[in-house]
Amino acid sequence: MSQPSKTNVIKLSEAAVSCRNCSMYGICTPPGADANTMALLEGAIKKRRVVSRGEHLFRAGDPFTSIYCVRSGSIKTYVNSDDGSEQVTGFHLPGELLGLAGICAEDMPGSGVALETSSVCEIPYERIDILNESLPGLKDELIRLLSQKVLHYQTLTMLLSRKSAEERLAALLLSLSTRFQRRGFSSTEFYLSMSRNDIGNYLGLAVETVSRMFTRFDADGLLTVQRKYVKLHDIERLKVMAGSPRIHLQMAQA
Amino acid sequence: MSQPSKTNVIKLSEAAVSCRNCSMYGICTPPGADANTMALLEGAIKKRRVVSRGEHLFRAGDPFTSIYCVRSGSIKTYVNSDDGSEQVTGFHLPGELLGLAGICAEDMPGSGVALETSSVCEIPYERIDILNESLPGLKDELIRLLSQKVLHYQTLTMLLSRKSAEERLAALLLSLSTRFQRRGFSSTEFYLSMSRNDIGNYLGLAVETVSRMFTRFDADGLLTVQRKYVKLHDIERLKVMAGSPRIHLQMAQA
DNA sequence: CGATGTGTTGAGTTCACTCAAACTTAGTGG
DNA sequence: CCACTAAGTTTGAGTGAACTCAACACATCG
Repeated sequence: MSQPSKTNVIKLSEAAVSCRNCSMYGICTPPGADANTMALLEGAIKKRRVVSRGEHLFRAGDPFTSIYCVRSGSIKTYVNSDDGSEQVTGFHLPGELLGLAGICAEDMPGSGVALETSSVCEIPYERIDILNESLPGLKDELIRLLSQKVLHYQTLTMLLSRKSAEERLAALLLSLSTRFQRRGFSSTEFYLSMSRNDIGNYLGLAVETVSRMFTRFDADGLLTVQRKYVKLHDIERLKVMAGSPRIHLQMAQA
Repeated sequence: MSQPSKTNVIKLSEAAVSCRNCSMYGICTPPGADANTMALLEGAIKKRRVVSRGEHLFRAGDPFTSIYCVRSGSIKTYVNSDDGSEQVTGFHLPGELLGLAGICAEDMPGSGVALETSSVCEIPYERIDILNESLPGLKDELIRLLSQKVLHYQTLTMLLSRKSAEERLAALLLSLSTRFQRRGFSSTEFYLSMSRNDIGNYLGLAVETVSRMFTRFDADGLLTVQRKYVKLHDIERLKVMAGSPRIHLQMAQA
């Protein structure tokens, strides 16, 4: 709301721009946050890290130390079952949190890998306690975000167990669209940073099925697709296909 | 650990028995909790409520006020999509929490209904804040439990998108078995309080498929089933069928 | 310019679904 | 106590959506 203060102008304004649309916004910039608070957060919470395409941010079995928030790029998280197969648990866009499932465990239960060159904030979990002193409401916000994740996965569960391939892909595209829009990107035109394989894995579909669905959507005039590039022509019809509005809403809470 | 104190002996000892194996154990009975603390919790956190079979504990759209913990019986939670169909999101046994997905919203996103006559603790969410003062660590515990839920649903996601009907049912039976055992019930012999319909809905299978799987498991000597009654004969083989041990572990965190 | 990874298309199969009917149990009231 | 009903469960038969296997197309890149 207020202008950044005298000191550290550049740094703070940078933070304001990049944090405005972040999941942690309520935490990083609580209503009435003064420059002091901002500086505290800038200095204490955040440790930026850049990971390039294919590089792991963390791996299953690593000791749990931090949670992460995407600044730019995109991160795929997955858990692997003992038989070697993996299950994609999410695609994380700028402003979204990941690594929360690790809180309850000693070690990270899943892995996070960059789908493209990405920048993330690493937030050492032990600092949450300390920061909560100076920023009461921090833990409450974390609780709220976790609750949102629970709701998100409950919705995903419905998508996977009740919906057809068509409905699942439509729902994913809408989810991405909404999330891009929220962060200030185009809601109708974007590049998919994940492969068809990842999409199929996430949605519980074979790669071939995903590909066929894209082809069909294109043929039906719903969208134009050229490999990674997607342009949505008829969001309304996509919504009808995906079914209940409630699902969009909740799937968009990533 | 210690004996209940002079005052309120009966009440406290009751609490000790029923809370020992509860999800909230770490909260209700923090290490070193004295009688004072116990009394505080007994009086402040808990409001018991009895719901009979088919009765709703809360409904989607109700204002969010409390989270709940099952004392006895079992509660089914579900979300309903706009088209009227419902998706079962969980079966909650004694000692397990429900209603956590509501924290992030104004209103309850889903409903909770008793599968049999059940007793639950209702915990007004606003009291968490107050209680956290006298019981630091309360919010941390809540965060841990929420994280566990996230992990649980990620695992359920894998079950739904990658596994066959056989694997899904095996995993559910093992989950129930583990959870019954943890609370002091038999791990090999129990009554299913939920209908085949509920099971099918939860696992993303048609009722008929669930029924056929039970019949097949019985024929294969894995278990004996007579409607609601189930006796597991070969847990080891069930585990093999359900696949990775990691899945059991995480599915058992309800 | 092959080589390799990723995506698309085609053909045939299969697992779980739907539809349909019989059966069992629990509850109701004559 | 015994129909009678309603709800839940089981079994059977046939169908279909998505899967697997296989070949081909198209980028990207050393």
